[in-house]
Amino acid sequence: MEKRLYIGNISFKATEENIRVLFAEIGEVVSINFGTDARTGKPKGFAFVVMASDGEAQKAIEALNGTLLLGRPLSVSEANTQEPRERRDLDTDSGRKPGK
DNA sequence: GTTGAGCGT
Repeated sequence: MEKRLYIGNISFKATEENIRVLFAEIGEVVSINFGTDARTGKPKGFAFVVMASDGEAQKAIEALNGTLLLGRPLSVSEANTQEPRERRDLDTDSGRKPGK
């Protein structure tokens, strides 16, 4: 059973790879979703990590919660929404024009 | 180019 984790207080210079390495040290990381802005593409400072099991997820919380990353302690906790979200078709939305 | 509680395209 996969468990979704919410990572906060992440440095703006941090990347998805930084989070993946940290969580990979604790358990098996199923997937990682970095909180990047779809408009600017810049990290918002939070991310979602999916662990292979809830046991590893809980362990990762106690192990990685407060871990110093790039000079800032990470805030690891269970995500409020355990439901994954789908990417919006930005390609079809490219037709956004003020209309002259 | 910037900022810092919060739960996403």
